Amino acid sequence: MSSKGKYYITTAIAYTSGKPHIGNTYEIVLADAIARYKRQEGYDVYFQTGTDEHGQKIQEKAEAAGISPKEYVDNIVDMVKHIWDLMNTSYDNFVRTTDEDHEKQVKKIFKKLYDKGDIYKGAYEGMYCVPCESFWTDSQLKEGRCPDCGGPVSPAKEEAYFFKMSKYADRLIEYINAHPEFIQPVARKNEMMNNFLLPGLQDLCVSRTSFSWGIPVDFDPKHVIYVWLDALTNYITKIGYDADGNSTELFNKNWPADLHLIGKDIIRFHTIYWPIFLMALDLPLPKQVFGHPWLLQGSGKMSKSKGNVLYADELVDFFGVDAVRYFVLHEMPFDNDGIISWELMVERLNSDLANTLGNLVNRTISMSNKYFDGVVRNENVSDSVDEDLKQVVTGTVAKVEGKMEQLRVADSITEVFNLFKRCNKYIDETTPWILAKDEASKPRLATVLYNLVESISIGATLLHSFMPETAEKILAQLNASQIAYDELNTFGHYESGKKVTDKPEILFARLDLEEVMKKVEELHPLKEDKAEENADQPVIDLEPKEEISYDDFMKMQFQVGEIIECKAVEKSKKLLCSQVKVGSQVKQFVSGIRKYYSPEEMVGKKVMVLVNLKPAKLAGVLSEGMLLCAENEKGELALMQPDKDMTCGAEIC
RNA sequence: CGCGGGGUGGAGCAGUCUGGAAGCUCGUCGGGCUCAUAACCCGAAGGUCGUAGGUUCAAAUCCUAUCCCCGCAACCA
Repeated sequence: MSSKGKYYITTAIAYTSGKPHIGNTYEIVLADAIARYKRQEGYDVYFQTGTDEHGQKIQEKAEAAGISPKEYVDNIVDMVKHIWDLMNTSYDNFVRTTDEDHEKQVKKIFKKLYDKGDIYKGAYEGMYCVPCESFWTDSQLKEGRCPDCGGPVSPAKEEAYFFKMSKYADRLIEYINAHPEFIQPVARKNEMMNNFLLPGLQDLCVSRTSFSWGIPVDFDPKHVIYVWLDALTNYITKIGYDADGNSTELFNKNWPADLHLIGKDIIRFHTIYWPIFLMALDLPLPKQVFGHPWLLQGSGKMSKSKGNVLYADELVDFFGVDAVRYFVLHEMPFDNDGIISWELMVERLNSDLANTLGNLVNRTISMSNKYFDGVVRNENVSDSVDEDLKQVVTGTVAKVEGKMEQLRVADSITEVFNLFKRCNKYIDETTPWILAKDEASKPRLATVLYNLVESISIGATLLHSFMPETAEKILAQLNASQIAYDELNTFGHYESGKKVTDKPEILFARLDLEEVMKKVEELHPLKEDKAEENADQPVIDLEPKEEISYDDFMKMQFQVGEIIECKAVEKSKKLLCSQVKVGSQVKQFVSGIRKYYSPEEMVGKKVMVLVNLKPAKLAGVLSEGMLLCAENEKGELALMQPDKDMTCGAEIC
């Protein structure tokens, strides 16, 4: 294949704090579709993905699980890889930020930037509030106390390294203005400019001393290199960048990247910090950064406590790899968030994959077998209706290419399906079953079927980037092979006289929504939507928790408390702060029930409280326990109150 | 005044930057066809583009105000 040049594409590296859900999976599939398409076009593609494995959160999770951080991330990485491979993604390199070569280069880069003066040692300095773990400037303090919790503060200082962002800001602004295609979608460009660049960039803190799971700073090992300098640099370190100038050929060939594909939430880091790091290293900037939207789960009120998050592997069990690929690619708009749900999955599967595509292939092959024993021969008996078919079919590649250039993958896939729809229409226009009744029109019938087989071959070739397995299956059934990209705009590649398969396999079986939902419910017994529908009396079944002993129970001190004062927490939308009299003491409780109770109606209530819970601050306000509530399937809350009037402070046991 | 996204026929979306006859897919209804996975093809119904003002010859699109959803934010203890 003649190369049109190199194409280096990356995804963001996935944070290894948990199993990747369908939203994370979307990104790799999207990148894969682009990578495959570029390869098909004739580019020499290098496609890199991986995992971001450092940080406090991971350290904490590992501690909680009682294993080392490395063991913890190894487990997650297995899951990530498993899903990436399950989705049939064609990445060339899977990077881990715990890889030795990466760590080595990150240290070097850090040192290099330090030597250059772009990184300097500074300190967070100010008044420190211990419970809030926050620094405050003098002007932020309220009457010399913490503005959040009102507690005492003391002078403190924490050492940290900073990167001089401001030094490069002007250059970056110029670059962005000169390269309007750099940030995609373009709407994001203004956001970056107006919110961050033009008001002036603050220096970025690039080290931490508060945790240890990270790449240590060589010359100051109590610091670990903080996230962005560690994570973003994978794009260069893992293709062979060397800070000392001995970069590999792979690096020299592929850098700068052609496309960083990332979620819209981290655009800022990729279009501001990353370019500036690169400038500091005297490296060229990536050509394009695309902040794709998110794939959200239907009806908004999902998951959290209900545990009905969608995962790719589970969806694959139901629908198959290519159906899931099709769904995430097709349903995801360009700059708005998309929605995924079981209902929508079934709908797309049935209507697009089974009806439009699968059935088209099936009926075409069936007719070939029925009328010509599977032999497809072009008898060149044309009709005027053929012209429009051919025009649509041979014109599709240009349309797809146009959309792909703009990274409009969903629109591209729609174009391919328009080709298949046109084929279905062609069958109706030519009515092969009528032609078959008259021996004299057999040559015409043969041509019609030839045109169909050829059209489907072209369509399948174009489908290959998005649904590789399905494309292969279709071509195999037609006994055709992929058509060279440059010839997709011409008609007549199928070798006349070849035979299609005599036992066409169903590509996508239709699914019954009710049956799918039934199975889903078996998997996720906590499903709420159904409960609402059927529901005279909705019930909630919880995942059984571990059995506890009576002693465990007795550790918890439940009492009746009387709310004597209550007000909203100012900085919060959902919190109420109540003063509760428990026995002779008055304690402060913060609870997230503002949506269901007004401060006024709270006062005077006698409620059930847990008083020996370790105090914590919420929205900066101290809470010394918990007001107990019941929560229904909609997440609505109701306070627990004694059935009869009880003395304030009475124990609940 | 924490940040961000969104409100377009029953559902999911496009169109908004660069005003100029409201579009796509699914669903519904009616018709056609029978090669095929009860599939395919044709047609129809259905929207005052969240609301209220404003600019304009012209507004889904620009401006102002407002309501409502959603995500995030050390906020469901």
